[in-house]
Amino acid sequence: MTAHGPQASEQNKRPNTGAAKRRILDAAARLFRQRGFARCTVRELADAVGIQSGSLFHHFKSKDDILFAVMEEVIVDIDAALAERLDEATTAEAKIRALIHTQLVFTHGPRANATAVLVHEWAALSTEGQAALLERRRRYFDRWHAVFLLARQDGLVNLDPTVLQQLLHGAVVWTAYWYDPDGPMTLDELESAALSLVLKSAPVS
Amino acid sequence: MTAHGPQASEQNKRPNTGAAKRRILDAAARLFRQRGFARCTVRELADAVGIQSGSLFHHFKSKDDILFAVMEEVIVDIDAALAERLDEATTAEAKIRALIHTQLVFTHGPRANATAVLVHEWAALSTEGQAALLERRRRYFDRWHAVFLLARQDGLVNLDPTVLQQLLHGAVVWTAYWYDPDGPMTLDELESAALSLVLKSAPVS
Amino acid sequence: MTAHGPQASEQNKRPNTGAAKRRILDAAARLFRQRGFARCTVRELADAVGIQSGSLFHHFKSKDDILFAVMEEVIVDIDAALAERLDEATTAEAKIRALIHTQLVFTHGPRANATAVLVHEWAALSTEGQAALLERRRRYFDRWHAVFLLARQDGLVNLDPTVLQQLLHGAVVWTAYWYDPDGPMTLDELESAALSLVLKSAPVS
Amino acid sequence: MTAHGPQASEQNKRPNTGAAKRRILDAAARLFRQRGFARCTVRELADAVGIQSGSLFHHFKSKDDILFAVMEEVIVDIDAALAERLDEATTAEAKIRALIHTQLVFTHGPRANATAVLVHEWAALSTEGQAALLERRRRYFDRWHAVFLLARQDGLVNLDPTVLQQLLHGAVVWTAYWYDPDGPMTLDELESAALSLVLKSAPVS
DNA sequence: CATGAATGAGCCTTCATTCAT
DNA sequence: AATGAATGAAGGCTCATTCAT
Repeated sequence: MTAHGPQASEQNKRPNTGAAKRRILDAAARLFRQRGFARCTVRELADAVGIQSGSLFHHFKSKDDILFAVMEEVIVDIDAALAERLDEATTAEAKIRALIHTQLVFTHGPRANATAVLVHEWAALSTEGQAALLERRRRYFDRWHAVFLLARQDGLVNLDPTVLQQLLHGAVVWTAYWYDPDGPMTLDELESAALSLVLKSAPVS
Repeated sequence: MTAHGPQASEQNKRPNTGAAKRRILDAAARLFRQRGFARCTVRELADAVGIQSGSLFHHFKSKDDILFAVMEEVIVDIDAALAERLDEATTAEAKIRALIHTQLVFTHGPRANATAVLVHEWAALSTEGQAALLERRRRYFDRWHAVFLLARQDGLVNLDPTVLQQLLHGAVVWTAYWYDPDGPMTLDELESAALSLVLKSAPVS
Repeated sequence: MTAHGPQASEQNKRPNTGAAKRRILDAAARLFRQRGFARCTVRELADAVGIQSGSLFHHFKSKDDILFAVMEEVIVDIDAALAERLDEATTAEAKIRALIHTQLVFTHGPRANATAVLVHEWAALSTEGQAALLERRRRYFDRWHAVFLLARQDGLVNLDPTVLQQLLHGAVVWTAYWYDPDGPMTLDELESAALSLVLKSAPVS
Repeated sequence: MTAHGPQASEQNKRPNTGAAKRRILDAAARLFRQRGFARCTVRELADAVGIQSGSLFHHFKSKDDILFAVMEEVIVDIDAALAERLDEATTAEAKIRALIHTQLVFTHGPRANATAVLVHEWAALSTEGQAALLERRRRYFDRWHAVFLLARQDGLVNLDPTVLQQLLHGAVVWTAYWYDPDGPMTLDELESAALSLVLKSAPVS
């Protein structure tokens, strides 16, 4: 939560310059998720931010550019968060838990909107936009893959690592559609349930 | 004209009209999946069918109506296919396998396009459209739930049935994004892998 | 005046299909001349034609395309008109008169609007549009050049043919800004005056 | 900062302000000519000057006002230049040469941009702007007319003075489109060529 | 005087939908 | 049923202009 972009370390000649961008990105993530990128108009977005539609284009080149910025920010952040979490984990099991944890936190925590947009609106991104983000995506999934290779070596799992990784990732991402963070089940419990799926024998809670 | 899909055995509402509707629905499923409902224009759809855009509206009230028809058809069919398959399964494990199998066949088989549209474009559906399909959706997931309740009774699984059902469903649905039916792994192998996820101890093939 | 486009010899399944294009081109020539291409909005143009602004785009791809069509039509027509007139002229003097006559007729006759647009709005044309018309322009001016080469050979003029041609062309084109076809001077008199400019000794009426 | 144009000898209305205005006017003349007034944005103009777009409006009331200023300056200057030149000419022929010379120098010399804007963008000027400049324009053309009346009296030319004046003016103005000051022909030679057009018998250089 | 974020009217264009043929 | 020209309501975006700093 400390660094969401390179603007933080700027000289504060214009204290609210970055603030507008921030508010636009937050509103965009929320609206693009709720209504879908194509069905959300720039006027709606501007209204949500509290500015005029034309003013959006002082901060972003185009509506497409806003989508790209939302996605890029969250893809960078989730990768960084995962890297940090993985560093702190020592065992293979702890690392798998880190994978699940990070994805769940982004899926249901304060970055839930942007994360959902990243998952859902990939096709809405321009070809160039997709190309620009693919490297980051690859890096994130490489971390998943490395963990599952390790887990296989340790005999922790007994399925093809690639397949298992994909199945788990799908199961976790899909929680966006049914899990209610305000419901009776805590995120930690959900994390443990997901973890138990992939472990050979699953004596979890 | 012989094979436009597995729907050939439909009731013959009208002798001639059906063919055009069929071709529109198939093309719509394909295009809505490829390009997204909102980004796909009725002209594109008409071109794909080989008619003029105005002619679409002799068969469907609106573009929204076409989306609804695509979704309704696949939701009815997948539920029927699941019901049939479950009837044939006797053990709890066989029934779980039936759940996975049916979802996988629709996700990667000849109905893959419509199935993907159903999953992806739910938010594009009008409120009334969503309401009209919710009952069918509920029925489909009730079948999943009943199976997992049974499996839990049988001691086949050891997680909360609701959570486990949702995790498995997510894992299977998500295969749409990474599994390649033309790749080295067969659908049956994928089915077994998914099954092994949810069984207490996993005696995989 | 016989053939303004290739639409004339079409089968008459849609008798008014070409008519709309015709009306748009005529109105566009008039408005682009009066108000300038950039200052003329598509709504103004549509109003002048008596249709909705969106309907313009059934006949032309873009506003730029309308400008191109106006220019292309007149550039083709003036070149054809000049070619025909030159064919009928036998002497060098008669040919120079044909040059002046054709340019004057297009500048002040029924094609005055399109001709003025061609002259004035060249810079408003896209780079591709300019490239597409340059060949036609070259052909037209080649005819001018050939005539002046001949006149020089005949001793009819005594200035560098290239310079003389350009000066005369400018003098004639510029009549658009001051000559009034409804004023006391006839087009024929203007033609004779322009001709007398370039002839060595000028005893013309 | 020494030479922004031949306007250095202006009355010093304000010591410091003038420089910015000068740079704006010069850049505006260049850009309005190159890109056309309507297609040139105030941001482009500001960039060319090296200031922010908002700062333009400290020096000029509006974009229209900048166009007006460019035109007014050049119309005043060309009229003054012509008046001076005519004063120095004694014969009718010398005076006609002064007309041509002055117009050519403004069309191809350091004031070429502003002169081209004056010619091209007249229609872009507001009605009030046009009205404000018409008196100056009239004065300039009155000088042309007086010269041709004199030339006719002297028997130097044998066409209607009004028509001849307009034809010559067009021929000279139009050189903007084809004459290249850096090409093989000098401005003096062009001047002589233009002069020979209007003289009864043409004793060209 | 300069800045540059913000304005807001207006631009060109798209597109689902209608309807006379 | 099919056509395709026409509709008209938005849509994304531009840009001259303003104004607090």
